[in-house]
Order: sequence, then C-alpha cells, then structure tokens
Amino acid sequence: MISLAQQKNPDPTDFPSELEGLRMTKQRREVLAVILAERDHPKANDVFTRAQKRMPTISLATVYNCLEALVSHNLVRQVNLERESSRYCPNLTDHCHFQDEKSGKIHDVVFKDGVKLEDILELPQGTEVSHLEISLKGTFGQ
Amino acid sequence: MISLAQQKNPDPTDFPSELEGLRMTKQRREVLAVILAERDHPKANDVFTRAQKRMPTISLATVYNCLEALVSHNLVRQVNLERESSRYCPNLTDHCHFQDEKSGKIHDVVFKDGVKLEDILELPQGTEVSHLEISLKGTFGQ
DNA sequence: ACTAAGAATTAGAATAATTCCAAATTTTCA
DNA sequence: TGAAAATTTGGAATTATTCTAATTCTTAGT
Repeated sequence: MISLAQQKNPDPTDFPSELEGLRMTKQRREVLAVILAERDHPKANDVFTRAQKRMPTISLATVYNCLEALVSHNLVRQVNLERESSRYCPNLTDHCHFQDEKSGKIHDVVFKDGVKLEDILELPQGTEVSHLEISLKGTFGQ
Repeated sequence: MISLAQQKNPDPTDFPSELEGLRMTKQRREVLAVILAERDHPKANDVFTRAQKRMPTISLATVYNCLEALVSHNLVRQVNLERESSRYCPNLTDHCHFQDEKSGKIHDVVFKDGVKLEDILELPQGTEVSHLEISLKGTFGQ
C-alpha cells in the first residue's frame, strides 16, 4: 500500500488501480495528485488549470466528476466557506477552516485534545451526526 | 422600544423608522416581518413569495437588497449550509444549525453553558474571530 | 411646503459556478 | 473478443445571485 502523504510532485502512477473502492482512472489519479501536491485549498477551476499542465486534454466537467468521486470516497475533503465556490482539501484529519480576512488564505485549525461534540452542543437524545463543518473568519495569528 | 420577539403576524408598522442605524423602509419592514413571523429558515425566494402576500409589488432584487441590509445590520442572520442557497434566520442568539437528512428541516442547536471557542480549537496567539459558523447534518433526535 | 441630493426600489440583463446531456471512448470481465 | 458498464468530453442548460440604469421615495435645508 502506498502512502498518500504530501509530496512535492506526486506521481499519479504510484496510486493503485483502486482506492477506497473507487476505480482510479488516469483523470482521477491526476486530480488526486494535483490536490495532494500542495497543502492548500484550491477551487475546482484551480484544480483544472493545474491538472491541465500534465494532462492538457482533461476537461472541466471531468474535474468536477473526479472531485465528486474523490470526495464521496473520502480521499479528498470538500470545503464550503460562506457563499464562495467549493474548495478541496487534502487534509483528511479532523479539522476546521479559518479564512483570514486580510489575505483570503485558508488555514486548517485542529481541535484541542479530547474535545467531543457532545461536550459542546446541546443535541437531543438519539441525534446522529454524519457531517460537521466548522468555519471561522477573522485575523489569523498576529 | 418595541420588542422584535416572535409573533404570529408581526405588524411591520410597529417597527421604528430606524433600527441599528438602518433606515426602515416599507420593504425592509416587510422583509423583516416575514422573517420574524416564522421560526424557520427560508431562502431568499421563500421570503420573496411570502412578502408578496402583503406587498405584491415588491421585487426579488429588493428582497435580496433588504436581506443584505438586514444581515449586515445584525437584524437577521444568514445561514449557509453546504452548497445550498442561503437561508435567513430570525434567531440572533448564539447557535448553530443542524440539517436533518430525512426531512431536510433545519434545527437551531445551542452551545452548552460556558463553552468557549478557545477551549475547543487550537488557535494561534493573536487570532481574532469575527465570524463563526458551525453546521451539522444527520438524523436529529430519534 | 418646496426642492435638491441622496438613498432605495425595480425589472431585466448579466454573471458564474455547477450540473446536465448525449456522444465518444475506455475499461471490465464473461 | 465483444457486449455491457463506466467514464470522459464539450457544450448547453440551470440557477442563485449580482449588476445596471432608470424611476421613485425620503430627507434636510430653505
């Protein structure tokens, strides 16, 4: 099993032919490689232009298709901030997103050790959380 | 000073001519009244159709304008869930939103007493949070 | 009250992210 | 190998929201 860890120029041919039950086509490999190559939060169109560098024939529709496949198979995380277009995030660990108002840059923010949702929110008995999104805005750091 | 508390059919003429430094025009009054009339989370278009009942000449563009004015003056809260269109919420107290996957309905969820952001997240020194949004999805209650 | 200046409203056009569509290509596996 | 299924593709369609320019309303000063 290969590692999907961050690397400067991930070689898409390193990915096995199937990941998490998802068939790894050339295009999906490339889109995944693009997202793993940088620890940022590109929009679909950014992914498209980056993918075109190594695969000039890829189409935007395919990028959308691939992103949706990768997201639904938990290989990539989709991030929605306010009304902006979706961004895609290579970091699969539990975290949330902070958008700096000055720079527009997005920072991953982790939870303090041992913080559990039930400790924070008043949820009625029997509630099952399948998806949680926390996003912040302001000035990040000083 | 009038109370903006929930009421079955808020009379827009009860609102003073200015609230939070915002001139209360006929249309803004009506849009605010529509939102206060029900404890739900209507989309702009829902607000539009509801407002048309009492004010048939109001336009959708005006509804958008009014909503943006009311939101920026903290009289109404804008709620963004995933990729859906914005919703508007009359509840100005600190809370977050839970969307039930079965019904699609949105529930307000409050924080447990004394929960502070700094206790939950690893934020670098000097960080200033101007906006926080927490949204959940799953089955609400049993 | 009257009027000029500024603000808000309006209808319709424009924008832009995303989804849809139908045809072509690729892959799978019997 | 060849049929069926899945994927890719380019372009069209969709849709929430924003923009525009003209009109109407409101306010303040006289």
